[in-house]
Amino acid sequence: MNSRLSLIRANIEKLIVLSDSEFDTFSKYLVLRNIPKKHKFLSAGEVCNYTGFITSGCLITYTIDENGAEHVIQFAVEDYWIGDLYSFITGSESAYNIEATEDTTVLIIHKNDLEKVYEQIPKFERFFRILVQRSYVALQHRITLNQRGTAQDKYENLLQKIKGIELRSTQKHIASYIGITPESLSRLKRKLHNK
Amino acid sequence: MNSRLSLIRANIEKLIVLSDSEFDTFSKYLVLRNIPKKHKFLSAGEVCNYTGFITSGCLITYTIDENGAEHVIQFAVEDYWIGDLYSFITGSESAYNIEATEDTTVLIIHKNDLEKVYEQIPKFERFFRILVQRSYVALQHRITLNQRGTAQDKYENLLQKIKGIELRSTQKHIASYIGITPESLSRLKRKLHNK
DNA sequence: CGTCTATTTGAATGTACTCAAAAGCGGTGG
DNA sequence: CCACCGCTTTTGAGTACATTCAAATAGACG
Repeated sequence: MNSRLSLIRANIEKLIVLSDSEFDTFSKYLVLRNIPKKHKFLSAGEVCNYTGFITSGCLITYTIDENGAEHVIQFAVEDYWIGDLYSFITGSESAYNIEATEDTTVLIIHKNDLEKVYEQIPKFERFFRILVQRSYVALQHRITLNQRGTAQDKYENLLQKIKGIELRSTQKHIASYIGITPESLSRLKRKLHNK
Repeated sequence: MNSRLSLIRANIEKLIVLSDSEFDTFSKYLVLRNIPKKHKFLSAGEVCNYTGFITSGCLITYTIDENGAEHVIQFAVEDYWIGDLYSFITGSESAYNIEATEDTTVLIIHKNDLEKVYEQIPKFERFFRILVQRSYVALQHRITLNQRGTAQDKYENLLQKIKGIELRSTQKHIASYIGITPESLSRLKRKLHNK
């Protein structure tokens, strides 16, 4: 547990400075949750009343469309924050599933508890505000990339962002994320390998 | 001016309820700005210290990539809020240009003044928070659509979202928005017309 | 070991791209 | 007001990239 706490503390201290006692106050609200491979952290239809910080493992966020096809929206590994922001903020049911692609451990904090943290340590407001902005900007960048980049661009971009993700998730999920079929990704990989 | 004010009031009152005096307090901070066709509301490199509400006209948000190519991120017409949220919140230089595709009028409110509004009428915090969330969710939806939808899907989706946009913007911009070449869009339109 | 799923490979098809050229349209200056 | 210029849109031809459908192979898991 100690190494998990130092991981999350280091993550937070990239943006705000914390005293030991402030961090203790915060960390008392954290709950450890294990998600075995192929199990869900969040299911579509549930309300996401918590935010999570991944201390180990890998999660994918995906939706299922009207034809039953999965669309992977995001990959997240250790040192990432995870959840459905919209559901979290509005209290509405989530449209997303968040599922482990390998055994994963997450530190979660419930919405009520986060409110208490805000009251006790206002600079956490700043931390989470910046977190939200960053996800917004990340989305904007992704839209720009998706607009004109080739499948190869998107694949290389993903590998660069999350090193080793090819080994931690299935090809099917990665193909879905970059918006091509698994067959095309298979061919793309062969092409890259032959260079 | 009166019709502009009733437009913005109606827009705000979709989310929060305002008394006349509250609305007056708010509206005193609004500044009217005219943007002639092809002129910019915001240029890349500037800090976006204001948020705007379009009362008439049409604006596009776009970036210019390292090869000099334009990428249209968003269309906005009357009754839309516009700006670069990231630049607005962080005070950093914007990466985006926002330009009028026809003569446009915008009511803007400066960041400082918005802070004053928050102090005087706290429920405006709620209004702008929801606005931000909605743009976030809109982006997520667009990513999902872009992932697997064909160019035709994306085109029809845009037309449905902003009726008549084909007549108010160039084909080049629309093609850029949906991520295809102007030539391809020309062919797509012919195909749709022949049905 | 057997079953189920993921991945690879092939062949034919489709969609969008590039490059090139013609036609259309809008704004400017004479 | 018209002629011209520049930019947008259309159209054509050939090409590249990704898709679909089908089948074979490889891997994971009980």
